[in-house]
Amino acid sequence: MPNPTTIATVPPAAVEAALEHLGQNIRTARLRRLLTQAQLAERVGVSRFVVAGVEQGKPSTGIAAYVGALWALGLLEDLLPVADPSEDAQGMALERARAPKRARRAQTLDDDF
Amino acid sequence: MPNPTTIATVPPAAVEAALEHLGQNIRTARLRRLLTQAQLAERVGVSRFVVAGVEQGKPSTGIAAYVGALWALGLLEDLLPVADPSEDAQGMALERARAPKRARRAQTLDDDF
DNA sequence: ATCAGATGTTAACTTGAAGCAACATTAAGG
DNA sequence: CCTTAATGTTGCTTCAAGTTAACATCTGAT
Repeated sequence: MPNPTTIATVPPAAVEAALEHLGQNIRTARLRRLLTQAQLAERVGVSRFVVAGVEQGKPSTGIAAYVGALWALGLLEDLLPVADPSEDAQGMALERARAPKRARRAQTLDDDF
Repeated sequence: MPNPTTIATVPPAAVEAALEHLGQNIRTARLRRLLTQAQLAERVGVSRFVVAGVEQGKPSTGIAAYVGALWALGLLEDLLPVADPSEDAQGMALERARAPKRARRAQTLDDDF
């Protein structure tokens, strides 16, 4: 992360809150299963410090640690509905027109700003 | 990531699949909104290469990039139910007994393996 | 078909994430 | 209470994530 002040260092408050929430949920799930951070870390394949970071919602931690924790806790399926196209009401409304592989705008119609 | 072969480099197949799925969903949401990778990257506050990595489900990319993308797409709320304690059936079953702040096992009762 | 723009790919460089170790603190069990 | 394990904290080292830039390729609109 060469450049300072990226999203990982100073994320929007909403993102920060969401990450803290997620970390807290993972912590709760771990404690319910009577696992220590070290034990969960071993299952995930990282050091216990990474698990600690996950539970604190550290933004710069790789997503694999988060998803790996969910996996080790048997909660991986919770991830499937995230950004699910069939649940994206706003997106489906926009889709009425097209489903492109690349985002390209018509040049003659960009008078909306 | 000092040590090679961590979860970020060779994640379990299930984790890898979940990340690819998530990345694809994010890509679909972006295209529906007619945003380029560069435009989304600008909103998120990262380079377009990070967004490309997110859409490919790159495990080693920081979670802030993923969550930031969801945020920029108006899909942040999708993250709230993930690992939600009230939906964690397995966890709730285990919880019948206690809700500790630390995971500590009884020493005299560890005869279960 | 053509062309412009979006995306993929590569390379070099910089910074911080993750590993490790030692210590402090906290909390659960006896 | 008192012990002991779990978690938090700090400092150091190493290596890769992210940045930038240039180029290749593909795609969609005209």
